[in-house]
Amino acid sequence: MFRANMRQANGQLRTIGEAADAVGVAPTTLRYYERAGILRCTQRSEGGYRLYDAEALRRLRFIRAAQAAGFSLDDVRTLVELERDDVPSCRTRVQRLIDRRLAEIDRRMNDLKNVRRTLVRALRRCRRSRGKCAVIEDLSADNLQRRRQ
Amino acid sequence: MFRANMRQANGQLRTIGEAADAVGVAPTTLRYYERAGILRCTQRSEGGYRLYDAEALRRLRFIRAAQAAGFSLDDVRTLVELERDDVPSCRTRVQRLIDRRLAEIDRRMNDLKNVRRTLVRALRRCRRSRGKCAVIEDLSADNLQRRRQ
DNA sequence: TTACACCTTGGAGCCAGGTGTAAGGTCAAC
DNA sequence: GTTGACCTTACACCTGGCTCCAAGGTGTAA
Repeated sequence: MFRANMRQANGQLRTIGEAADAVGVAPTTLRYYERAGILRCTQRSEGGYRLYDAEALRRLRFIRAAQAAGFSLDDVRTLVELERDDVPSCRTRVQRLIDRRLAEIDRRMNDLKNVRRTLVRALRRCRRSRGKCAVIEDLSADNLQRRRQ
Repeated sequence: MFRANMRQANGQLRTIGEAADAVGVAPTTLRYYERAGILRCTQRSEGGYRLYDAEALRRLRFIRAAQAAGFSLDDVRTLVELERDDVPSCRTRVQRLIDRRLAEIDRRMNDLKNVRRTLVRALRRCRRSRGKCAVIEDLSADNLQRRRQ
C-alpha cells in the first residue's frame, strides 16, 4: 500500500494526490482552492505535505457539486463558510444565493431557447435555399436576445 | 454636424466611434476585431483614421448577431469569410457550424434543467427545514451532471 | 542507500473577448 | 490658431478557474 505509514500514523489522512484522485480533480486544483481561501488541508505532515481527512473530502465534494450547480467560487466560499460555521442566518442567505442562481438559469434558458429558434429557422432556410446561402440575413435579423454568458 | 466634411468627402463613411455607436459596441472592440482578422475598415482617411461604409456596418451587425447566437469569434470569422467570398460550399459548411451550435445548446439546456431541479429541491428543503440548513447534503448528492460551461 | 513517485514553493501562463493606458496625431468649429 | 473631442499606435492588463514550470524536498520500497 502506497504511503501506508503516513496514513497509519495519522489515521484516515490522505495526501493531496490521493484526495484529488478520490474526488476526481487535479492536485493543483486543491492548492488553488487553498490559495483562494476555499478549502484548507486538515494538517501538514512533518515534511510539510498537505493532509486531508474525511471531512475535508466531504467539503471538497460539496465544492465541486456547488460549482456544478453553477455557483461561482465566490458563492461557493460563502456556502462553505455558512456550512462550516453553522451560521444561524444560513437559511436566508443560502436561499438568496439559490434564488439568484435560479433567476440566472431561467434567463439563460430563455436566451438559449431564442437562439435555438433562430438557428433552427436559419438551418431550415439554408436547406431549402437553392444557390445562395440564406443564413446571413436570418442571423442578421434583430430578433435575437442580447447574449448573456 | 460633426465630422461632416470627412463624411461628405467620402460618401457615407463613418469614423470608428460613429460606427461603434451605430451598432452599440465600443470603438476598442472594432480595433480588436480588426486585429483578430474579423472585420477590416473600408478605408483610411488621410490622417490615418479608420472609415467604415454601410456594408462594413452590416457586417459588424452580423458579427454581433452571430456572437449573440453563441458562435465563437473563430466561427464568426469563418461565417464572415463564407459570406464575403460567396463560397459555393457555403451551405454545407454553414450547416455544419449550425448543427454543432444546436447540439451544444441542447446539451447546455439539459444541464441547466438538471441543475435547476437540484436547486429547486434544495430550496424547498431549505424552506421546510427547522433549525439547521439542509441545503448542503442536497447539493452534495451525486445526482448532478458534470458542469459544462 | 538508492530509486523514484510524489510533494513543496513562487511565479508565470492559458483561454476568450475584450478593456485600459500613455504618448501623441487629426478634425471640425469657433 | 486654438480648443477639445476624437483618433492613432503599442502594449499591458482584466476576469475565472485553473495549469504549468523550475528547483528542490519527502516518503516508501527494494
